[in-house]
Amino acid sequence: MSILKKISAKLEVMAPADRQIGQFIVENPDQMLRLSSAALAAETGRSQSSVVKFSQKLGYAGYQELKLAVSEAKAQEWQAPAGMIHGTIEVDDGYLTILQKLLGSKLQAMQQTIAVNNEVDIGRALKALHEARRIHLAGVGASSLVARDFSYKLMKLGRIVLHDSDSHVQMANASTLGPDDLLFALSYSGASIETLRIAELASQRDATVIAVTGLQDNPLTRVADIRLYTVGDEDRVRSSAITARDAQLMLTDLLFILLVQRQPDAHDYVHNSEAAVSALKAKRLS
Amino acid sequence: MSILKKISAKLEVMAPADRQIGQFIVENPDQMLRLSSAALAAETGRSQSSVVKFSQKLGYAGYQELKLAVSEAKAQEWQAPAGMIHGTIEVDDGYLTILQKLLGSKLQAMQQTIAVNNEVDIGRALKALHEARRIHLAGVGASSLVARDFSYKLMKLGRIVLHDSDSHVQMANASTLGPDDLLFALSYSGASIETLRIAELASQRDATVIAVTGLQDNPLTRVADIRLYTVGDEDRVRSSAITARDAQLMLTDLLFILLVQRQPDAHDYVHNSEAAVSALKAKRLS
DNA sequence: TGTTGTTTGGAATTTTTTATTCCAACTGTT
DNA sequence: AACAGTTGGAATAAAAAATTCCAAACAACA
Repeated sequence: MSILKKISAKLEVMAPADRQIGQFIVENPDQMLRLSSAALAAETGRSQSSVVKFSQKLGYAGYQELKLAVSEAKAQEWQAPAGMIHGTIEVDDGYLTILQKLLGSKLQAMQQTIAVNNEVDIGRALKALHEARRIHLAGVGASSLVARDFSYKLMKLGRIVLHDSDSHVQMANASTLGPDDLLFALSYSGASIETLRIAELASQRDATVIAVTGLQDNPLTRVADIRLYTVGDEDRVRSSAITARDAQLMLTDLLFILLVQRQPDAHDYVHNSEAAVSALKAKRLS
Repeated sequence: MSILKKISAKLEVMAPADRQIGQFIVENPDQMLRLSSAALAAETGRSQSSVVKFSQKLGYAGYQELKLAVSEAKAQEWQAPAGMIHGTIEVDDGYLTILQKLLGSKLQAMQQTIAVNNEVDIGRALKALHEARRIHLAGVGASSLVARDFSYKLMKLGRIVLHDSDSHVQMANASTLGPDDLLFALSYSGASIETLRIAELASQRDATVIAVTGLQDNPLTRVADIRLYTVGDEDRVRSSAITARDAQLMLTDLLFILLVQRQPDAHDYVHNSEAAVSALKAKRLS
């Protein structure tokens, strides 16, 4: 436990002088780090020796050591935001609590998504993406945005990629798929009827189908050749599918990075792509 | 830049004594934190005064301040855990290393984005989003996807929102903005000419302008009434702007959640919206 | 090769900060 | 009231940090 929390917890059972000093430190740890023991004493209206004794009662050799501990605790606090409060965001949560919960939920979604996909399946997906003649991305709603993001990245690698936000167009495109082609279907529920139909069509036409869905049993996985999973918040109404999207992005980003790795000339492609966009900006600005 | 890196960089152009002291600090920052100036002098075979002077040459008031800076730097470093693991992904990294680096980069981008935006500015943005008659979202390329994601969410809250991925359409729409309207402009570089022009137009027409850009000085912030910042990886070619996008999403997600909080009937809106989509699915499936 | 100005870095000193000691005041107990 | 045990500040000792001062090393130049 962080020293700041430890102090907070003990605050009530402390003697008046210690409580006052402790309270100041808990409330203004940043300031405390810049104060000498005498200055801190003045700030709290106590004596310098009391400050030193306070430090020693907490188990440190002296004030300096306490400072070091506080500094470390402040760092730590950021790192694993306060117990990484996951849990639903409530109406009366303060700003900081919301921040922590949001970050915690996102992190958890990403970590769990990593955890549920084993390296073997990722590898198979990678191989399929790498060898496909043409890659078609399917997804509606929020999943469509992830699909588009992924398509931009794949294009940067020089791959032939297709995605349209209109599911009818997606369907029309899917009808042109062949055995050497790949359908990458994204749906958190795995039950979006448009995406499902497109996947079925692609499967009939012998294209390889990769499905990225949530863990629950769903029709889309049954059509797929390769199954990848995303883990998001259950309470999708409240979180408004934020974590589901983050999980999907985590997975597609991971696939992209791994693809870059196994494609020797990837860096050139990406670089050229960025350069082209930059050139566009420069030209227009002049 | 972290003080440790700053020292490393200057190491060659330093005088012998300073170099020796600097080197020790860079190599053993942990140990240095527990050493007094005299002890550090002994450790490096130099004089105590040289240690103090070294600190001052770096711009600190004295050794104590340098210590504090080093402690902070170490904290920062540790935030992207131990070599974490942030750092560029290399060609010969293993699967696990890549996972860690990717997750680390994402986490860091989100944390830093939280850190650079103070609650006051967020509050102002929130108020503007809350009171605006109409909200227009501007952004091209990857930022357009974030804008669209945000627009979907705002729509769920019953707000009047406009976004089109075509920048010409965005411009046309912006020309209809008035004093009660809001332009929310996203651009990581802050220099995308299309987004900039749209923001200028909106500003001329007296609409409130919120700019979400990277930290570097850029033209877009100069047009904006409210400035929010995102922190992403510097090496955008390699990471392919993954973290920049994550940072933008972190910010928009946060704004969304906070909006939900201050809008009493938000939950109903969101619920109805989700229900409508579900109904659509169910009907089609039957 | 001397002269001069500058930089470097340590010894000595002063100042500040930290840690310890000691004692008075208070608290609760018998 | 007497006692033991806390509590907390004043005074002091010890340690650490910062400044001053000066000598050696170095560089530029006549």
